[in-house]
Amino acid sequence: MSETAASPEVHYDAHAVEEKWLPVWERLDAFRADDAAVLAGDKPKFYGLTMFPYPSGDLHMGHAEVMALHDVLCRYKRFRGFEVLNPMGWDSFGLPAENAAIKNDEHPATYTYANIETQFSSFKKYGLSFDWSRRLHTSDPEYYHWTQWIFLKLREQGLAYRKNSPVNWCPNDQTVLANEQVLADGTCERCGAVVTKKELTQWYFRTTAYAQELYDSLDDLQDTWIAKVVNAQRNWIGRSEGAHVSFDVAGHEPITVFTTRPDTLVGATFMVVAADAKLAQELVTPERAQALEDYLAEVRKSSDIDRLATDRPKTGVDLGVTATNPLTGEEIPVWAADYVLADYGTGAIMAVPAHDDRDREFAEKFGLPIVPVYDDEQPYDKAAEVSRAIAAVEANGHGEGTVNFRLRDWLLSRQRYWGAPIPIIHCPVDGEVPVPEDQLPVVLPELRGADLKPKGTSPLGAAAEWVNVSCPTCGGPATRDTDTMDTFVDSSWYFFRYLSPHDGSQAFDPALAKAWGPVDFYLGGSEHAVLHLLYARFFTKAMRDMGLIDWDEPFSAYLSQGTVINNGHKMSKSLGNGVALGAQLDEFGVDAVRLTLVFASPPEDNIDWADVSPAGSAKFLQRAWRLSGDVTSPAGTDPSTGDVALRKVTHKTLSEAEHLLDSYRFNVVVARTMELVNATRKAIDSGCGPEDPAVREAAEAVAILLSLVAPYTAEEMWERLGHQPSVAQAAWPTVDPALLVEDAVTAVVQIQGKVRGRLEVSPDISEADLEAAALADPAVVKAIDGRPVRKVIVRAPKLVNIVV
RNA sequence: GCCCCGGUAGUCCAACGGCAGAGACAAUGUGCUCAAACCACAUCCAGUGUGGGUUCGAAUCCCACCCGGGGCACCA
Repeated sequence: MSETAASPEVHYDAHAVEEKWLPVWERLDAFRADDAAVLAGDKPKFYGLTMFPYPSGDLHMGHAEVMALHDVLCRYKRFRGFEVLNPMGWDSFGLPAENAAIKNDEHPATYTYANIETQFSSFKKYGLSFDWSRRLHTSDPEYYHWTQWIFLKLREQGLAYRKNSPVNWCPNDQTVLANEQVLADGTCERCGAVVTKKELTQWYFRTTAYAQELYDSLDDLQDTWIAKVVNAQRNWIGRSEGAHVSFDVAGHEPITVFTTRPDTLVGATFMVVAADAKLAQELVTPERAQALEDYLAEVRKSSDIDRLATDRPKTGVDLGVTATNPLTGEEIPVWAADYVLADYGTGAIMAVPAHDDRDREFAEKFGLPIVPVYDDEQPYDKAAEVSRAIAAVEANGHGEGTVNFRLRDWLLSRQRYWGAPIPIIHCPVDGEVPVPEDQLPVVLPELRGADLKPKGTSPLGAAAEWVNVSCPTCGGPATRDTDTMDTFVDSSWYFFRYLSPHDGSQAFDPALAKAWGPVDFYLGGSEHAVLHLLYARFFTKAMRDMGLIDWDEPFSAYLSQGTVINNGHKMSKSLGNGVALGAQLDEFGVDAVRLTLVFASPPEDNIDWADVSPAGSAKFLQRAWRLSGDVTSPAGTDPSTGDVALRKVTHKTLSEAEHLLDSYRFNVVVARTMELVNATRKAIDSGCGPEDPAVREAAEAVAILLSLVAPYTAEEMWERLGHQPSVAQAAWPTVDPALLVEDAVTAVVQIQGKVRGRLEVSPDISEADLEAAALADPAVVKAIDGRPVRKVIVRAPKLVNIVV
């Protein structure tokens, strides 16, 4: 567009304007959050948070979208008198840096911090209202010091522990994964490799201790979190009510099962235990042991992918033992099968083939009895029967009502280098010994390139000098834990660290946490719907119970923005359909790109770059900017004598904008601003003329509204309107309620709900007057056509509906 | 299979239960131009996925179904 060498009256140069204002903003430092004001309670606080980026290369379209949207709200809240905390940092531990380091024979920090600097300068140019004084990087020892400290605190509470268990193993990344990091199709969420199982001793966070509360408090978030995320969390936690029922077995401990249908207990004609559970081995008779072993071998051959197919034929093997149905007293056979999962419930079920499709299929295949408990055709009060059944098993000591969760504990160990070391020392005498707090942080040893190659055990193990230490308790030879923490640990508490990011003596200042917390608005990607958000919620609840904070949930409101796609497809290197942010910024300027992203759709919807027009956005910004050059009245002109029609548009626009911003409908705010620009243009060219005070008022309102989305253009307008920078520090215009009242409104006259006439009436017309006017209207009289009027509904001053 | 969210002009999207259209993209036309682009102005375009129901009145509320997106899933 630079080739259009138009006169300065008609165009401004977006890039020149960017160069012009950046240093001015730098100097004004207008976005620093004032702790003192919030601690003193002088101003209401607003803690706005955007998910911080992983430093892989430069910023991309997705970052541009989320940051632009979030900036609208933060800037608006500042205008409305809130003390705003809007921090940014980097989630800078993680695999891409490590893989790059291996490839280029360097240290992961080299890649990481170079990318951070690149992204930092892009952020600056993008004109966001961040408080950069709070910038943090999770890979800094000053940060992971406190990640380690929190780990130790959680361990003290029994919320971090080590156990041996079959775990998810990614053969590509050569590390274990949490349940949340394995996709529904059994692949690694990071690299796409098929995840396998491995038996390992690993560290876990006891997320299950909070399963009930994590589930219950979703009710409180229902209205302020985007619905799909609440739904995803509910499903992930997977609460189900039912009962534990125990079945006696001769010569063995009773088998306990979990069931949601205790009412069907009398129809339980056999039991099934997970073939790969220890229980199967314990129960099997010597005669059947070989059969079980053969079956197990068969099961292990089939991959996890196969096991996910729900339409596979049922397989299983009789274990040769029987158990006693606690209600009927009947002896029923116990089988092992792979359709029962070892790690859900108790790893064993009571099979009720009459009322469960899977059990029926199994019974039909192996000729087991099928005994109906009730008739499907007849009415059946399930809830009452469930309660009765629970009472019955409780009475005879064979069970109790219980709640079961799908949620597992969070596996946090990782066999990789670029993460926070687990601050534990293993001593042959004293066992697990926490690193004393005054010796934190446990800093990563210097490793680079080939030393980091994944080999199935932690790279840290190769740093002999680092690993071998004396036991803090007995002083004898001991070794450090060589695993690092899942990077999701780092991001589970970063919003606390922003409160006092430079505090060397504590993770965060509790007084500031009380003053600023919780986060009032959180914006991020829906890919974190379960992972990050669930973990952060868990950390928050655990920290509350340790007395560190006094709130229950970290994020009062949560919204996830859509994805920027191209031509109906996700942007990707392999499809070659990526839209480079840098190129768009070069071509259209920062403001036009930001405006395009905000205007395209509601924040949570996807944006197809093929559907939007950054050129159109640039055009609009030029039109808006031109208004500021046309205003001829001096700054400070009293608008009250201005053209009333235009004043009404201005005040109505502002009033609606406030309402829309409060409900995150940023795209509509832009549309309303466009309307105001159009109305002002018309007023200048063919209305009250450029010298009218209402024109100045309108142009200033445009500048202020625009500053939420297009800060450079708005700043330029503000200056041309004769004001000192920065428009971000201007006062939000006060809406005059008198100007929101219409002089005359159009009342619609409907007959049978169909519009048949219109009347210009006063807004405070009485219902009786309006009805009379409607019935007297010639068009209405004609439409009624002499039919008797049965009923008249009047909604003054807008509508009359006549029923004939 | 269970659970969430959505379906309005060619496209993206607006519309406290009350005139279906705010804003934009695209298209078309006119002006500007030698011409095109740019720019300016104007025009065009749907009866709201389908079928019922509630109501004086439904895009909006309720029920069923269809389609699209998402979550969970041999979860007992």
